[in-house]
Amino acid sequence: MEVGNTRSYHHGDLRAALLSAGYELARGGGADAVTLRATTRRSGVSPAAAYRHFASHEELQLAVGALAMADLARSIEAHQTGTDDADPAVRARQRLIGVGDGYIAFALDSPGAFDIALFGLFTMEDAFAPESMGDTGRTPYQLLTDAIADLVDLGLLPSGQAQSAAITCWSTVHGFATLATSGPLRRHPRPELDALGARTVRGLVDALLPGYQPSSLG
Amino acid sequence: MEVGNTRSYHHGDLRAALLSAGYELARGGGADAVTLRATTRRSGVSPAAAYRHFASHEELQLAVGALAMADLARSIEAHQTGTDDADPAVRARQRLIGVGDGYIAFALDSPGAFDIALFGLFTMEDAFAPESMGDTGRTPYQLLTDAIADLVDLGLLPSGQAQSAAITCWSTVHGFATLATSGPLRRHPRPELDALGARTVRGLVDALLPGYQPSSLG
DNA sequence: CTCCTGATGTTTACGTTGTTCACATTCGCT
DNA sequence: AGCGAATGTGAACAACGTAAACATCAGGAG
Repeated sequence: MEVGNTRSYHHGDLRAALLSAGYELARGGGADAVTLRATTRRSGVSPAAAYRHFASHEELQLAVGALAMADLARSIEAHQTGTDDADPAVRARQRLIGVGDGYIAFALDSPGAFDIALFGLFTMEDAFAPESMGDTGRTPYQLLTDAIADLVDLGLLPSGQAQSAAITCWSTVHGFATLATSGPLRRHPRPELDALGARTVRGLVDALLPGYQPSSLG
Repeated sequence: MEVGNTRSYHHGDLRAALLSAGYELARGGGADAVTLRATTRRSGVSPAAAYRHFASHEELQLAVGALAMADLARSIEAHQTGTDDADPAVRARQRLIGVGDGYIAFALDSPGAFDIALFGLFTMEDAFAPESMGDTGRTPYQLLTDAIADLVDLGLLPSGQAQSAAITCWSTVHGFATLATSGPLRRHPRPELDALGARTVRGLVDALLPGYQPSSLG
């Protein structure tokens, strides 16, 4: 089988082509732009062909969303680099901040991809899906829980608060990304959103780790 | 003109009927259920009739969303009652907590209405729309900024932090409601979500008002 | 090498959706 | 009383998701 042969009756690797085409469409117009017909059209194939690889339109969207989720993981990883401080507590704190910064930066940079990544909102199992792992082999949710686990190991956070801390962090960052991307803040200038996001993330982390490099929350 | 006369050629008050039918549909299946055809069908009218009252399908959905937003305001107001402590600082703090509790309770009680209330996500102008006001004549956003303004007046919060504090509060509560309603937490049992939400709200408020009745954040 | 089977893509069709346009009906003002 | 504006109808169109019957091709069995 010759991969990428578009001349033959059979495509070669239509599933990958549909995912790629769907991701391009999502970047442009979010999850709603990932229409089954538009995706097959862009892949040079008839609409019904998609049903050989995806059970429904929704499954195609979810698969494209998993790709976007992997890019979200990569954005977080990129914002976690350079945390080479000597103090492990500082490093752990910076890694948690990197999760928030990377999450918000991805939403602001690629609102369409962010939209489909959180489309339909995945279940708890999807939070560990291999397709959604970044370059370090971890999903965005795992990167968050890893950072919090480090804080617990260092004694900076009571272990009993790990789960609810993860939910609070995720809620705050996700809420901000939503408001800034498709909410009332969507018309605000980008630099202002960056500053607001950075302050929100740092305020949240300060609140989680009381007495540690406190800065104002707000 | 006889209002509510469904026998005659003209409906009487079709706009209100469409909004009511649309709201019922939204309660059942969120914004996606508020189809133009389903809404007109339920109102006993042809699809094109809707275009005499709404410029497009999206405008109908936004108008229904404004109704839902007013109910959200009423939920917040209900959670703010009973804040009759003698200490004005305690009252102000409880009013802010009421915003978060009412927001989350509405999302959990009426996920469909919550979905369309935040549908398409309205602009900053919509945050002050009269159609979205509750019984006290204030929109949900105004109830939030009112509570924060009270805290500033009492000297519990620096005035320079009012705007970003509002954004942080909204982000956290909205993010939690989203995750709990249509996100990975959607299958969690209701009492657990209530407890998580209450802890998230109180942790957030504690972080905003440091040193005031602190409880654990997480 | 041939043939057959299963995988994969096409064609056609159906029902649904939002939207428009020409037309019908009715309200309210002169 | 009658006319114009407001409001509802009907038919039509394009786009959508989906299904069924059919066509084509890859790869293994004989």
